[in-house]
Amino acid sequence: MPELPEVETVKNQLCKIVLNKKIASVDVFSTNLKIPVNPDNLQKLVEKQISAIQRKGKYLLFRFVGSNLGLVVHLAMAGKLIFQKHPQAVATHEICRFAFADGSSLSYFDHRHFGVVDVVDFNHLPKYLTNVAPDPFEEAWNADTFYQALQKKAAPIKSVLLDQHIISGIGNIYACEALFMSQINPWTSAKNVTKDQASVLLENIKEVLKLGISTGGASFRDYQQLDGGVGNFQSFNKVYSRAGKKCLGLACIEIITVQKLGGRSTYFCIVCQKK
DNA sequence: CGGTCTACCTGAAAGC
DNA sequence: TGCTTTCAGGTAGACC
Repeated sequence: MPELPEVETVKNQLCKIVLNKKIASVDVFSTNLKIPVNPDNLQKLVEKQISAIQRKGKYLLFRFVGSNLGLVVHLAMAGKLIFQKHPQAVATHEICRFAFADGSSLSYFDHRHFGVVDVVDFNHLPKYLTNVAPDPFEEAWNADTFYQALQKKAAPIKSVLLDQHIISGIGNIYACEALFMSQINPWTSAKNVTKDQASVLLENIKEVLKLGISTGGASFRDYQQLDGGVGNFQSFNKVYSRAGKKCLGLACIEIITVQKLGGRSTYFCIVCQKK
């Protein structure tokens, strides 16, 4: 599920609700995630107080008072963080639970087991984190740097937007949407994207990500917010998940098409996105 | 090395 | 209705 807007929404909610809370205990119910959950490492967070919650691309990073240890969470396709003021019994697909000193709790759920819950040392961050490129809102990106980065890649522009080692935070939904807004064909080789197109594309990426954040994220499927509520971006999408429906381009009468690109469903308009 | 494809896993929805 | 197939907001690693 979650791309930058969904992770940012969860991060903002975490900052409001769990910042400054002290972890009283950690329970691990399943170790079976992409990076196997290490219960012993998670125990090291007991008695630690949350001092900050940050986002790096699609990763969440929890920091603790007076500690070099951090907690990393990646929601992947189906992960959810759920806060409970009055914790209920352990539920299906609950991977682990952090109980706070005030009696509340934060649980990680993941029925597909694709996500990450990992303890890291900020002095020696793992490669999977240091390899995450700047997201579209970071200073590293402007019309020039974005164009230069695209010039180096022969792969389809959509594949480049999804590559977290090049630019982070964009996933399948927002890639489709930003390319539609920019009238760029998803199969266009990144190096053939013109300077003007690159400039427009970067601005549209930021615009659609901001819309995602302001609507609380996209709940097409599994995504839920911290309290179990859903986002509303799926009321604003122009192409994603709209195969067979009328193109929303100005004066366009075409039907939205879906095709596989790099194994991912790619929604676009063959008329509005010719090149 | 760069581009492309596959596996990882479960469940909802679509197809028959 | 019920069984089978397809597909899903991601990403590392294998394979040319």
